[in-house]
Amino acid sequence: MAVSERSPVRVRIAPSPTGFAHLGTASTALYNVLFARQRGGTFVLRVDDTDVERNRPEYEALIYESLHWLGLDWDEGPDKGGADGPYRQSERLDLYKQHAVRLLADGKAYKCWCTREELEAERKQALAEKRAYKYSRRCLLNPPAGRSEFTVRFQVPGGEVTFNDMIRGEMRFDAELMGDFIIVKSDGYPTYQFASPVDDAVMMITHVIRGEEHLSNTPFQLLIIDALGYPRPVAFAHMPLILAHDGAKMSKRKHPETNLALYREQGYLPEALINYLALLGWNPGTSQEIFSFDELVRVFSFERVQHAGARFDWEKLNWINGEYIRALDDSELARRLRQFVPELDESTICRAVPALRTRLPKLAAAREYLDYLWTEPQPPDLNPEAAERVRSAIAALREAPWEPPAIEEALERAVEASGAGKGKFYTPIRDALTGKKVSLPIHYTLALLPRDVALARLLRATAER
RNA sequence: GGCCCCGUCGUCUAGUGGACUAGGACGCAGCCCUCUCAAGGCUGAGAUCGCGGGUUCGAAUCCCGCCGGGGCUACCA
Repeated sequence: MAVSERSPVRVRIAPSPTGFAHLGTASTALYNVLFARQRGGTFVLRVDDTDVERNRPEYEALIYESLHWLGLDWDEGPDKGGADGPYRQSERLDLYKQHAVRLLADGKAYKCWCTREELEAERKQALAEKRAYKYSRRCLLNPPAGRSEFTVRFQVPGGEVTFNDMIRGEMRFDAELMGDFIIVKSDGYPTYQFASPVDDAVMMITHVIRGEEHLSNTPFQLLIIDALGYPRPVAFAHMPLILAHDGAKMSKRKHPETNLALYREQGYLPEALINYLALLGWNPGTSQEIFSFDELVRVFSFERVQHAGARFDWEKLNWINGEYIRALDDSELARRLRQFVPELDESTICRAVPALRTRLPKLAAAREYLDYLWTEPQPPDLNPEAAERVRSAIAALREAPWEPPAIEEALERAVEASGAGKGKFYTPIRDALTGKKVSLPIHYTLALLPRDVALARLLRATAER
């Protein structure tokens, strides 16, 4: 029996705090939030921290931080509370224990005293005989005596497990092929395959939206829910995986783009990342590419979610991010730029913004355009003609009002008088000011520097050496 | 090995039997604009629709086989 279609939608994400906040977590969170907002439902954040070895509280904080940065907020969670708390699995151990005891009493689970070595041997043997491995049920049929350390295994009843996936339709799995799996580890902690379905059932989760790596875990979890007599979630949705650029699964070690903190540090706008993530795995069916969060809530649907994994592409992200940056107004762009150029005062940033806007695929790129403001470049080696042009620029600049338009006018008069082209005229100036081949337009490059500093750099470049 | 998911330009994708000389976007190339770099405008290259068989008057679209990629197969989640 399924939870009624009319019951309020409840969805959840269940990240594990075992490392930095992951891109996949953001992606899954996004689709959950979209669906919840669309249906007026509740979005739950549950922390799946049953891996005692790898969990760290600071990683949990990182998850909150990253999701908040992205503007994704939850309705219930460890930090917010809610009627179905606690929301940390490590604080729900009694609950899992009760359920395990119930399954044991009902004869739907049994204790297993096999050692890891014995199990490993079973697996190896199956492999050698080219047989699909399935636990032998030794401890159910003929348990060894005199052992104290045990796990609890679920006795798979066999048959067939079917469920509805909102993306892939009716899914069908043969439970005869599934071995009896461990639901309680020897340290007393539940396994993911047990804690997750128990919580989903008890928290009355109606739609389980998660990554495709969980597709084949679903029948295991459904078997648990059925055995416990709980209603099943109405539906599942298994989102296509985000692949690395080389087509492999993203790994934390090999692929820095898995780390959410990176996007913030590099100056990707959260709304741009959200937009990109939405498009990676879903398609609106129109040519629209830029979506606000509210638009996404309106048009998102699981019917248009891709079935195949999508490769992560920095170029496309950069483009989308650039679109968002260009759409920002002056004061907002200046505000967001602040933390990326702490060397500069407010007014300098504000004056740079109009020239910066079309040049930034990400906010951190502003540093390359502006670092000459706090770093003195090497004086260039100018040929006599270039030095002469710089001298005439100095003369023209002495009485010009120190603003981009006035500077541009003064310079253009000097260019005309010199008979040279703008290129020949401006290049040595740019070089003297920044030491680079690329900069903001020359009048901005000058105006952002205090006049005396700018003139000093130009003067120095004309000096005989 | 077993089970499951998937396979259209380099990448993300549109496409659900005829309107497909396979469309769009990113990227790439050229031109225009231009002091450099961007942005913007225009133009262009780029996909025998993984392969092989069917079905059909007609297939990227339906069926079968194969190949390739991914996931699960843990006392990780």
